[in-house]
Amino acid sequence: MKTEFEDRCDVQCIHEENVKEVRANMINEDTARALADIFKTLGDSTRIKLLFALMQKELCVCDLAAVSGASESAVSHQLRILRNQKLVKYRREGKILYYSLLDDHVQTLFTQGLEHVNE
Amino acid sequence: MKTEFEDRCDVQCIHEENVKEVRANMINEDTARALADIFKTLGDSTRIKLLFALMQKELCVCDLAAVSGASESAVSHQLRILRNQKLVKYRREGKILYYSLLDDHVQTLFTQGLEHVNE
DNA sequence: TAAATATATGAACAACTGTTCATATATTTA
DNA sequence: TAAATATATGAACAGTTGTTCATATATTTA
Repeated sequence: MKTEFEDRCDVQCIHEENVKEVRANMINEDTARALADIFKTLGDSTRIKLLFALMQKELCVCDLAAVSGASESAVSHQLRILRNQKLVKYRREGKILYYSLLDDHVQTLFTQGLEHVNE
Repeated sequence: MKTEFEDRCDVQCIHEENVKEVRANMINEDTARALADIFKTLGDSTRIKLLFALMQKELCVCDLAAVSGASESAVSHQLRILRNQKLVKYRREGKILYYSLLDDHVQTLFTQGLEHVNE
């Protein structure tokens, strides 16, 4: 039951100037997604704990499981996500993999995040 | 088929000193969850776009839908999440609600996040 | 006060996420 | 080289999330 005016914009509350202006400086789709992906990665309490622990010193998977309270398998899965997001790196020493933070962005983000939490 | 030593810790790779030390300075469960919740809130590209738009100026729901490309209903749902996390506030003017950022933590977090993205 | 407008909200549903369990891989040790 | 150890990975499953669609609410206008 299509009407003749189907394609007419039915929104009336738009402030055209504002929309035009904001649109011109809008974040692009890919950047928005990339930014969302980082935050998504930080948006899990297990991963928060792993990163927080690694802020103190490098740790092996076993140690990370012990301090975070998660199973070694769960930790391993989460470490892969952190690796993919370039948040952690590791070095091997025999059978043991020692994980550490890849850079200090995490620390800065945590500090800012905590500032919001404790507003 | 329970063994007599079932409760014995079967993990052998733990570095006790490290674990003890890191545990002593560990983030607590509630804080970890609260921190994860903020990041989780920032971990969606629609919400990223909404916040990014609001970094420029206050906007009504219609405008936010226009600049973000999401439906008004979707925007409204997302704004509720942002409100609950105390990231945005609004003022009413007649039928129209104007949303704006509640404080500047978002801007700082975005800047840091983007720095990581463009590492 | 009825209609129109701007926004909010609940239900439903598909897509995604985190954990567990079983198994695989890599390294060392016996 | 076989067994043990440390970690990784895939499948499965429950829980969560974001959107849509229908409907409700609040405000203004006729």
